[in-house]
This record gives sequence, C-alpha cells and structure tokens, in this order.
Amino acid sequence: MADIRVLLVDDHPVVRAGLRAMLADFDGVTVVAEAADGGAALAELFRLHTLGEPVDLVLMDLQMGAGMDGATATGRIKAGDAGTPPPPVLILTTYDTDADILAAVEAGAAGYMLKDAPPEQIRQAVLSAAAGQTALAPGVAARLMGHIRNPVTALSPRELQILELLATGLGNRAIARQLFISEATVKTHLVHIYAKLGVDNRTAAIAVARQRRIIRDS
Amino acid sequence: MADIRVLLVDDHPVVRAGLRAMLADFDGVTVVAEAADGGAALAELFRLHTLGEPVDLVLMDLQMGAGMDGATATGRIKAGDAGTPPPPVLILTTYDTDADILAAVEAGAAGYMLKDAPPEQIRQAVLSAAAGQTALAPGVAARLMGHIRNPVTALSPRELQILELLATGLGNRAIARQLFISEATVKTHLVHIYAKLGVDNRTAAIAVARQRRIIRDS
DNA sequence: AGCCGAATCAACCAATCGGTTGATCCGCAG
DNA sequence: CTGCGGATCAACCGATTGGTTGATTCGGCT
Repeated sequence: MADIRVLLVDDHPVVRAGLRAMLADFDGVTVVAEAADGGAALAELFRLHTLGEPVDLVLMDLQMGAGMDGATATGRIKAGDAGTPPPPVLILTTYDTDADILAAVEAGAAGYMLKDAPPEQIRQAVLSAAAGQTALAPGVAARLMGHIRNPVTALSPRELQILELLATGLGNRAIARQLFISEATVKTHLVHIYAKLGVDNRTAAIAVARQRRIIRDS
Repeated sequence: MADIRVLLVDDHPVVRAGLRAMLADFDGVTVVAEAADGGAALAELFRLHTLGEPVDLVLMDLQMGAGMDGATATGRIKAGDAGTPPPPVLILTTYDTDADILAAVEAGAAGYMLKDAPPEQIRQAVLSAAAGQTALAPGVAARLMGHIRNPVTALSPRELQILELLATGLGNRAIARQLFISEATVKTHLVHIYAKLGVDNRTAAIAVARQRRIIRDS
C-alpha cells in the first residue's frame, strides 16, 4: 500500500519542521515537498506532477505572511491552476473565526484543523482528507453546524466587510470612501449589523463580533 | 563540555515538535523538557531543579492560549517563583509589536526571536542567551532602538480601566455609571487616551490598544 | 410574474461623541 | 513650599453616530 504523499505549506520553518517530524511518526504518510506560501505550493504541485510523483494531500496554513494565502491557494488548486488533478487540501491553522472557516470551506478545502490539535487528531484528519472525506476539528464542525442552523443571524458579505473596517478604527465617512459608496449606505449596513448582533452602538458590535469570532484580530 | 539544557514552552504541539527537531540538529543543545504554558514551565523548572537537572535556557512563546503567557512567566522566573536560580529566557514568537517586545524585555527576557527566523539565526540566539548575552532578531533590535528614541507614554490605571470598559461596548454614560463618576470625567479620560494612542475616535483607540496588547480580548 | 434579500441612496432629527477651555483637589517628590 | 500628574467636573459647540422612514435596482427563486 503506497504512502499518502503530502505537500506541507506554511511560512514558518519551525512549523514545517514540526509537521515534518509529526507526520514522520504517522504510518503510511510521507512528506514529499514543502512550500512557504500558496504560490510556491502551486509550483511544487506542478513540478511533482511533471516528475510523475503526484501529491495526494496538501496540508496548508491560511496565513502566509506576504505570500499567497491558503484560502486563495485552495481555490486555485481546486480550479486546476496548478496544472494537476486537484489533490485534497487540509487546512491547519491557528485561526478559528467563522469567516476563516467559511472562506476555506467555500474555496474547496477538504478539512480544517487547528494547530493546537493533538497529533492523533491531525493524523485522523490527514487520513480522512486523503481518502476524500471531510475532516473538521470538533470545534470547527460545531461552528459550521451552528452556522447552518442559524443562517438568519449571519452577516452578508458586505456587512462583514464594513464590520471589519469598523473594527480597524474607521468612521462612517472613511469606510464610505474606502468602499466607494455613500455614507448613507454605510449607516444602513450598520443598522442591519447592529440588529443582527443585538447591539446599539459600534463598540458593542465590535466586541460581540470578536467574541463570536465573526471577525478576527484587527 | 556539557550540553545546553533547554526547556521548550509553547502551547502548540506542532511548534514544540518543530523546535525539538530543529534543536536536535544543533550541536551542544539538548531539549530536556517541554511545557504548554507559563504555569507548566514554572512547575517543570522546579521539578528538574529538584532532580538535580537544572535547565540552562527557557525557549518560550508569548501567547499560550488560556494559560499563563510568556511575559508573565518570564517575570515569575526572574523573580525566583520557580524555586530555582533563574535561567535565561529566550522568547520565540510570531508577535513583533512594540508592546510585546517591551513587555518581554521589561520582564527580563534575555532574547527575542521571531518564528520566521531561519534555523541558524535561532541557533545563534540559543547559544548567546545561554551564555548570558542578549539575543535579538535584527528587526527587534531596530524596534527597541527606535523605542528608546521615542518613548511612548503609558496609560494611567484609570485610563486603562476606561479603555477596557469602552472595548466591551459601553458608551460614555454607561461607563460613567459603572465607575460612579460623571460623563464629563469619562470624556476627559478619553481625550487623554486618544492623545496617548494617537487616534481620534473610540474604535481606533480600541484597535490600537489591541494591536499593542494594551488591552486583552473583550 | 411576484417575492425576497442584498445593496444602494436620501432626508430628517435626536442622541452621543469629540474638542476645547477652564477649574479644583490630592498625593508625591524635590 | 512648589510643581507635577492624576482624577474629577462643568460648559459649550461642532461633528459624528444612531434611528426612522422612504425609495430604487438587481439577481435569484418559486
């Protein structure tokens, strides 16, 4: 039975070393290449495909410093931009906001794990994702299920965008300018945001959104 | 010549595995123990000291999920709370804000490295710190020098208190009520807070304060 | 076709926030 | 004693935010 051939993608050498070491302890799993960002991952997939040594699974972080992020890379891989049949992508990251999870899942990731997961959980996720199954960290699964049960309270993409800008400290006028819309539109979106979050001012909206992991660190 | 005995402290198993593997490649360095947060690090230091196997260097992250953070642990170690002569602490983290750097340096860390550093740089830092010298990543050293040239004024305890309440979503009147002071006093404090943080509205104050780790998660 | 949600925009007004000026009191250090 | 920082408070006014009402357009779905 051939090993599962894994491509590691993470911008931190320490993390790649840790993953390499951890995966080395898993029977049936071989790390065949590494990349420090999404762009390098695409190139590596193509290179290995050309050598007749295709990758069975991409294990990838979301944030890559200045390089192509993991969600974008996932979308590109699934779209065939690597010039290979798309291997499953398993996200392994520290970020657990709804937005991060949804972006990765919508981009086509087969799984989403958090870096604080114990090795056995990561091993299971690797095997599941490589076998074409979904692999979600328990908290992540609960989050997605909650999201499906309560879609009413989800913010629209535009609302989320405005909330994120709000949390960086911009006022209504600055947000309007940045998005090329009127201040009246910003205010309308804020009214909707406050209603959905059950608050009545901007700082409370930010606090609740952070607490619920709707937005991430600014 | 005895090896440098290192205690690894990081909440992520993957990162600890990566560091273990990386340090195993360094001549003269042995990882003798690991801990997942600052509290466990103190306990591990004491345990090894009791066994007559003291630690020569603590290599530690700053953020530890829900556990004791690296800066606090550094201060406790330097204060002798581990019940051992204090070994040097080398911080290895992803965070490079001024507040993070200052908090760790003020707490007594012998060095501050970033996780994206190549292994050779980390090796040099380990050797330097264990030898009682200062070990700073290049960008970190530049940051410290900049800070000495432009010292940032700290918030007063009351200002901090008001900022924390602000970040929970309270308006001026609610903050005033909670602290049994007038709304005018709240506004006066806010004026001072905004000036010190270099902002002109409450959401920007919260964003900057979070970015600089002046306040924690709301 | 009709309905709905999302996005956009406006007008109006009340409420709150931000900036400024001015003041007092207290504790601490020199 | 003096000076300083911190805490407290007020008044005033302009700026921004929050709430409400109303409207249009578009795309997707039934």
